[in-house]
Amino acid sequence: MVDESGRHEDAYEAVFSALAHPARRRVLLTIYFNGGSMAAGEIAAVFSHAWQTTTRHLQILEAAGLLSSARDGRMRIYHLERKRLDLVRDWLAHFSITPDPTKEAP
Amino acid sequence: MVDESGRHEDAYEAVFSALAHPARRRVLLTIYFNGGSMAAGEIAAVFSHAWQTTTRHLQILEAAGLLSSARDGRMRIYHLERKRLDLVRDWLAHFSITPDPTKEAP
DNA sequence: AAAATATTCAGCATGTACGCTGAATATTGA
DNA sequence: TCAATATTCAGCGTACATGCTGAATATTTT
Repeated sequence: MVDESGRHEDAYEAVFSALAHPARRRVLLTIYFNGGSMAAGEIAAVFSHAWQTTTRHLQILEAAGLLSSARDGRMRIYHLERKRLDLVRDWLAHFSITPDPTKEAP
Repeated sequence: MVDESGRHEDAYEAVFSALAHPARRRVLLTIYFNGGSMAAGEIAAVFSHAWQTTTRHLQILEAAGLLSSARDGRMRIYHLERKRLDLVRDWLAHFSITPDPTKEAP
């Protein structure tokens, strides 16, 4: 997928960038410990930010695939996409692959 | 472990922010697959950026604790701090803790 | 000491992130 | 339909990130 600027934004970049902000990490934990789903307003109530600011964080998390959402009446319910966090695990797993022994440090 | 500013919480932010940039993730992988250590110049040679730009990335990674460095003659050797990546694993582990069942989704 | 090598520092331009506020949209209930 | 509720959109200012170039520093070699 290519963003507006034409830059090739891969999934890793979207996910790691989304996780770089403390408020967004907290959003994910908040939803998780609430059972996996929460209305936007409930989430926003947790933060001292203006709710519009939290809206923006939710959009970034959804764009990264870490949340999905659905309207429910006049509320929007955000749902944690736990599987997406596996991307991070996958990246970390690279550091368990044995490096090329010909380049091993002496 | 406590970072230089004395705030433990910021370690997550430093690490996740450092990992948010593709070049910095690639630096870590490059060093890892080179045996865990590499001179700044060798690392810079991998990228099309100006080397001063890579220097900055190396500083950010070191500030996050993901790299350490030591002078060796006229070179600076950067060493991957694999243990620091455990911070990421630790954060992910939160999502394996069973949430409070009283708040379980119906 | 001078030159070559390896790396970092300083400063600049540009773009984006993140907070805010005010207005707009969508849905529900009286 | 009007008012209330829930959320999003649009625009703004500030700050920081990231690329660049040119100069500075430190070390080794000649």
